[in-house]
Amino acid sequence: MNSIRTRFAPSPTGFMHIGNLRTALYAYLFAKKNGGQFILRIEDTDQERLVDDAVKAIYSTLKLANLRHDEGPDIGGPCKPYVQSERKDIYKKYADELVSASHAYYCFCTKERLDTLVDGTGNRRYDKRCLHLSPKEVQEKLDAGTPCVIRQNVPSEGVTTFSDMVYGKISIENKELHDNVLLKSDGFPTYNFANVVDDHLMGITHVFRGMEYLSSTPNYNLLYEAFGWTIPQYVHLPHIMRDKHHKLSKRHGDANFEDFLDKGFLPEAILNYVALLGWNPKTEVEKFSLSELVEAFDVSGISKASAVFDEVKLRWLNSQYLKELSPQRFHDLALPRYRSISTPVNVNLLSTLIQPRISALSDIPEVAGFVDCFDGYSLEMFDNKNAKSSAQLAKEVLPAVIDTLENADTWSNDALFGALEQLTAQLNLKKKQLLWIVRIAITGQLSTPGGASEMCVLIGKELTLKRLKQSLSRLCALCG
RNA sequence: GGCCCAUUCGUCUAUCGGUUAGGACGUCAGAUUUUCAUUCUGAAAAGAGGAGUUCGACUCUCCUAUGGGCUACCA
Repeated sequence: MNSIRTRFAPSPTGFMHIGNLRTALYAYLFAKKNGGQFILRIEDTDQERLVDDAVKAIYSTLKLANLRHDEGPDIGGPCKPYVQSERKDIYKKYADELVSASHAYYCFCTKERLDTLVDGTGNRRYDKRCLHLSPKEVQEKLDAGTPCVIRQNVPSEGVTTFSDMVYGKISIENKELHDNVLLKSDGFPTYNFANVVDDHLMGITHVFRGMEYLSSTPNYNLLYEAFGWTIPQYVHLPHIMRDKHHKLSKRHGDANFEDFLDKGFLPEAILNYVALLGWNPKTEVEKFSLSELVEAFDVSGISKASAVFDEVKLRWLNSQYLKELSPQRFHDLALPRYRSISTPVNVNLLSTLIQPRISALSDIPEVAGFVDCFDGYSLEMFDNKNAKSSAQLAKEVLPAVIDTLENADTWSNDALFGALEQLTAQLNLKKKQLLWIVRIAITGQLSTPGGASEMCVLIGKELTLKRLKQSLSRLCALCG
């Protein structure tokens, strides 16, 4: 059985980053496209950087994104445990094996000595001093309990070449490589070691990870070779950038998945957008469900250059998804965002009006702001050359509008629109002229989630008339 | 500093030696419309620079520039 296995191996050091999410997505897509398994492994070997609840965030993100793993800490599997801190003895065993074969060695150098190894350019390169300790000396130090690490013994000559499925063939001279620490003095492995051991033991066939690991991949291959293990296929991914110069980072606010959910983006839209950042489906289709992505995904479409995250385009995609939601589903999602509205309005109607007009749920307070906030809007809003309306015209026409609406006995959109249409004819105006004025006069907002008659229905007869009168008196005060 | 990687419209990208360099978001301009919004049509907008290779280069090679990454007992 030679099935494809990919893994997502985050370290629980904070929220789920958008870049991490994309790495998980691609690994998932590739596995599923090829009928393989997608494994979740928690890389918690840095005990100092652990963040409470970070593991919880990983689970919840994968769940919300609908990226279901086949094996992992929570659901088990044949390669358990899937948490690196629970695998310490495994790493120790393999590290010792490497030491016996001279591919690794104990190092007792102190931080102070290491600091003396800095070269002219400020870089530090270990000088292999402890490699030359005799077995007896090593044993003595070990027996004395001297703190130590295990280092990889990298050959100082030759070239290590590997082939990446995205970046192609890459060669690095061994003399550029460092004798990386494999096992830390606290007994935990470094990423540099744990990822190799675990990827092998867990049968990972394709390694998806950020391109920052490109330069250390030769170190890993040397390890695979020392063990005599099969080297996996590598799929290094370009970075997602905040702008031309900066990677998306946790430090800069809204770079993580949960923040985007809070902003009112749908998980499907985020996933769809992120999939397209650095990968192209080779068709002109841009909207993909998860299963369509599985179908369409191909490593050959992954680009080498980093991509700038564009929230404006995400908003566009999100608006597409929002429009497709059933009215009930949309209403359920929007409801929590109406909490801040104190004026009683028909929220069902509000949802109906808003659904096709917003691109993120977080737009709701702004779009519906007029419901509560009306006083003091700028009277210049009446001036609109496209609608051929003006504040002056508004002042002249509003009394008739008030009269018409006061006498409206049915307060429905059809009835009100009909009444206003009739008034338009009476006054010898264009529909647009009058309706622009009415809409501004009762909302005080340039862009509203519906036309004039719809806004009247939304806020009700009483408030409509109150606001019309209020607007009229302000206009009179202004124009004299 | 050394090493690795990258470089097409503002942004995401197509092009795998011969194209009027295509699409999408955004922008702008028109049109449609039961009022806001939608929708539709159109426009502006790109191969970092320089050498080669070639009949011909965005595409291949080299150099330079710019950007990013690595250079930790972080991942």
